[in-house]
Amino acid sequence: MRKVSGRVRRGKNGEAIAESIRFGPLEYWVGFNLRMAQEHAFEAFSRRSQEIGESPGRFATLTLIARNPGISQTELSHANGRDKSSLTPVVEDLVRRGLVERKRIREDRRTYRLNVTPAGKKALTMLTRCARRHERVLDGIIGQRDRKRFLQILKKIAAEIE
Amino acid sequence: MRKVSGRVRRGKNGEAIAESIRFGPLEYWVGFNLRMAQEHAFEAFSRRSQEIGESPGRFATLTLIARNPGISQTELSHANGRDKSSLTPVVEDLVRRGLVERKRIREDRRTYRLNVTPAGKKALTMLTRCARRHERVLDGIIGQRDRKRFLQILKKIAAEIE
DNA sequence: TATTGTTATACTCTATAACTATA
DNA sequence: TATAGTTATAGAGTATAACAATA
Repeated sequence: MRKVSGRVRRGKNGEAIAESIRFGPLEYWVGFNLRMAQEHAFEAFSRRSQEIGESPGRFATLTLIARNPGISQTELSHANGRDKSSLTPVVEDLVRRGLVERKRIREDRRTYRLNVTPAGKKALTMLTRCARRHERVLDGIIGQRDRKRFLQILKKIAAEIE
Repeated sequence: MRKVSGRVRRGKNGEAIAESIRFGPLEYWVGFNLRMAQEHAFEAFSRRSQEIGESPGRFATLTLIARNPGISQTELSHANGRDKSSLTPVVEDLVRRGLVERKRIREDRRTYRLNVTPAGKKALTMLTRCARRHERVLDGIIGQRDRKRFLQILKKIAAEIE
């Protein structure tokens, strides 16, 4: 288990934060540190995916469509915990860029079926490569020994809180 | 160590998500699960603090000012990793509501010194109570045995990534 | 009546760049 | 020239409510 320094703090652009700043109880509260960890990790993944002209949000959306061919927009919005109205511009953008296609279905003409196009698959492949590099960095920080348990706890928090 | 079910997924409003939705690689990626955990935990804390008319962001800001009396706005913005311009409306709001006071200093009349007022201390006390309740819930989910290690890893991610 | 997806609208949080007043 | 803080502005991401088409 690698030693955690806990002394040098870094802002999101990597600049050192004056050591004299006291964080008080924020220091040892899970909620605050969960937020900091997520923000920094998200920022890092954002940078990576921007290099290939995508965003973390698009990645999750594309993956969900690819893994659930024919999923409807309402199902999709539930799957990533957003309101269906928030999804409209996202799907619109993916369709406009030719990464996703929408088909009306016969049985229920209110509903669309979403599918990833070949171009979408290509974009997803590149995004997945990005994500794998990102994961390798995270794995290096977490350590092989603790990774599984860490992941379990994250899932548990999302599933059980409130 | 409590068993992690990992089967039932819940959206942010606690509704069950159709088990048939496949999450593919998102399922076992730390980045995605970190985001989900943070979103759910943040949401829960938001609800708690809204009950007393505050927000998670105000909480961090107030704590930092209280723990670093006389801190400047620029130092404060570095401490929580935001641009100083993002802080202006936040500090303005805290001052307007009488929770924080600003004083020009003699040595450098460009700079303000920020301090928490008695009313601010009262608000902070209530917010801290909120946060403690929230932490207890998180502790219950994480388990006493893993808590320390989990916290170390979160700190390590924030400090070391990119 | 209920549901799918869209629209209109607004809110929160954030950043960049240009500005002011000081240094 | 450089720094502290403000302003103007914009963008991303989100939500609520009302709506049209369909069930």
